[in-house]
Amino acid sequence: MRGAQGDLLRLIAGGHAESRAELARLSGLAASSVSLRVEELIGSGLLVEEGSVSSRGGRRPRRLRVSPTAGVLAVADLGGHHARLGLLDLSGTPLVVEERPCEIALGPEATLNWIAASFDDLLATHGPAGVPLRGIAIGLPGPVDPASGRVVSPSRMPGWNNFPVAEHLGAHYDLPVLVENDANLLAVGEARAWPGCETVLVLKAGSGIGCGVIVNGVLHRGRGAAGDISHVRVSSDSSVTCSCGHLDCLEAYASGAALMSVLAEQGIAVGRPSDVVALVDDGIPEATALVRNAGRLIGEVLTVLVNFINPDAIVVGGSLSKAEPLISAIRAAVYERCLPLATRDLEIAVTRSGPDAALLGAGILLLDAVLS
Amino acid sequence: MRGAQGDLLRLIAGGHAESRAELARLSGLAASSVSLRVEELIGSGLLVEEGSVSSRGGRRPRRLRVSPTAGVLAVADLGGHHARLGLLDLSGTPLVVEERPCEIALGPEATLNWIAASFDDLLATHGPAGVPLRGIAIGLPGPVDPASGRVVSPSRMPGWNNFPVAEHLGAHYDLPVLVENDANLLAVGEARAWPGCETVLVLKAGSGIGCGVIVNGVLHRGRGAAGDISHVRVSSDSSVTCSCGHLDCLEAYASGAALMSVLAEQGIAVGRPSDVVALVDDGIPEATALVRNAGRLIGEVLTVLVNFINPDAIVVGGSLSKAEPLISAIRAAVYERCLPLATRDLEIAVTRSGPDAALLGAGILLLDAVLS
DNA sequence: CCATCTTCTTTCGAAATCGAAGATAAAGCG
DNA sequence: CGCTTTATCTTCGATTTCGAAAGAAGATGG
Repeated sequence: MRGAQGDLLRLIAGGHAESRAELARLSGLAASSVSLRVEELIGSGLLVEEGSVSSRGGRRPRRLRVSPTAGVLAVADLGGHHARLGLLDLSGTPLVVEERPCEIALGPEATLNWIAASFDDLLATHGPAGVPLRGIAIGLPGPVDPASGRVVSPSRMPGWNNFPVAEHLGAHYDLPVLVENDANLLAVGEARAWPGCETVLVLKAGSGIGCGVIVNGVLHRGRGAAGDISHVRVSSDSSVTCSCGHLDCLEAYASGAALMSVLAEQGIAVGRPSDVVALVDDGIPEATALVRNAGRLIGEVLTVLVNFINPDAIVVGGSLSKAEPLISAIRAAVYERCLPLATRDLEIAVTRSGPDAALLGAGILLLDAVLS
Repeated sequence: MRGAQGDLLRLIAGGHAESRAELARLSGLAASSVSLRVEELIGSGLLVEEGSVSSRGGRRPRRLRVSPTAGVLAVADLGGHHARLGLLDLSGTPLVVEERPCEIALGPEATLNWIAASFDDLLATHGPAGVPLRGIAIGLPGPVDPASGRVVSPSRMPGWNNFPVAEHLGAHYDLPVLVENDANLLAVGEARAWPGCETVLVLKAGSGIGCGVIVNGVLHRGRGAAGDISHVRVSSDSSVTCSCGHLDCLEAYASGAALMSVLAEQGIAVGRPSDVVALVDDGIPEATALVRNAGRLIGEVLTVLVNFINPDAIVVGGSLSKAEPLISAIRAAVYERCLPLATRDLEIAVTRSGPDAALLGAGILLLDAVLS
């Protein structure tokens, strides 16, 4: 999908525009050119006209949508012990989403082959007949080199280091394959739910701590590890050695895994980070204190970043985000310590876009790859 | 200067391109279109052809430059007790640069009127005859709201809070006026000297601590305070209250002002941050220890930012940057603590572009305003 | 219900841009 | 030195894009 046509399709698919007039405003093209290109896109079956948008005082715009028969995207978000898999249409709307158990520690080949099989399964059962698969995207809980599509020195993915994930999947499908860090996908998906916010930090507080960074509306990847805050040193009375070899990393105190291990030491057995949230909801004081302390530590780290990057919003996602004391403690730390100029219009809130945000983000990024 | 012509002129003036072929590559326009536009720009006196660039194996490109008679830019960089003032041609090349004493504490009106008078003076003595003044840019040692051109809650500029700087200067000249934080100007100027580095942190270590952030080649302003690291809390045995009211801010330990006041307590009187550097060069152990400690503290803060934003380079400028122990201590802290992925190709170095970097940065930003 | 306003969309000649092919100029090499 | 290679720059017809104006469709308001 070359040039101007691809741009227009992206604007529609991405939800930024839904009429010719909006396309003209957003793309910078003349209205007449937009009309021409849209006719062609409709002619080639990629766009459809479907009803109309409500009027803004004049003639009602005709609603444009990506054709449901134009293609599907297969997306997955891998965690340590489970995976969310989904099919999206080219507008990023989920056709089906499933969560299945999946041990990432089984290594890249087994995991990726299982994913490919699961995609085939989903396509067979839920894929609309005759609609072609157009791309694959996968989110992984570790740093990904965006250029090569390889995982680079992940701390919680044994056997994956330097494995050519994109290449391996590309052998299954002759299609665009996108491999990205899970927090980055979450950030892209979540940012869509915060219109007007150009610079956003999206925290993923699950069994690990991840963070995706949107600067001026685009995902900032850096060298593949941008947004990593899990190994920032925090001040603490005691002293813990992190899996990375350094002392007192944030992750060693405030990640879901760290909370669970402290609770286990106190004789409270929990299996997953969401169990910690349940304990907090049940008013178990040990859990609440732990979570609040985690929030404080995270908040102190965010303090530095807020002064530094001046985000418009900090969005907290991941399974721990449902624990109210976590957010309050983060808010308290940031608002107490940051510059007034930086916090004046800063929103700190939990995820708006639900459990599928990362899959939606995968769709958004993948669409760019598919339509280029 | 509208549309495509402005883009081409910017590419030449900004030093990104110096031949038609390069313009075609960078602008995305067809070579033929570039030729046409360049002819027009030469015709209107804004560009000149001047010799040729060395060959890359084929026909030698003809070097294009911005005409020296197209206009001049007046730029200034204000410190606490002095100002650097300069005139640049539209390509950003300095025609004259002077440093003059100037007390910023005299307040905005007096200071700005003095600046305007100084510009008039420079123009009269060094401005080429018949070449029009095209724009004004000023760097100030405090946060600037980019939208309004006002200073916002500056900690070291008494009387300036919320003063409409751009507006006040605009009354003197009916020209584009640009007001920006001094560290941001330094960052823009310095980034030009680091080709290939898309994301750069530029630290200004003088009597205060400032930091400009270039993300993907563009200055990141945030809400006007982006890059502020001076009020990050550092871990310390003792406890110092910063002028901002919080405890243990980086600025209270590692800024030139802080170092000077500690030295004064030890009976070593110094007047300016560069005197501290002189003491270090003379091997005075108290000064060296202080500077090394400052570097360590700064480095620990940078640690967080390096993991977070994955810069390609950290450039240290400001008068303290000439103290070798400062850089070594910063390097040690960052390389010791950051993720290998983030430090693998990270350069940490002192400024390459000399004392006029901020003025050059002012020229670069101002050019965009003038040519749009 | 009709005139008027607003907004969206299309029409059509004018202008800008492209791209392929050719002209120009220099480097590399036998 | 002359041939080949490489890169820059120009010419010119084909294509795309623009912009103003008109047409279409609904909102607004007497």
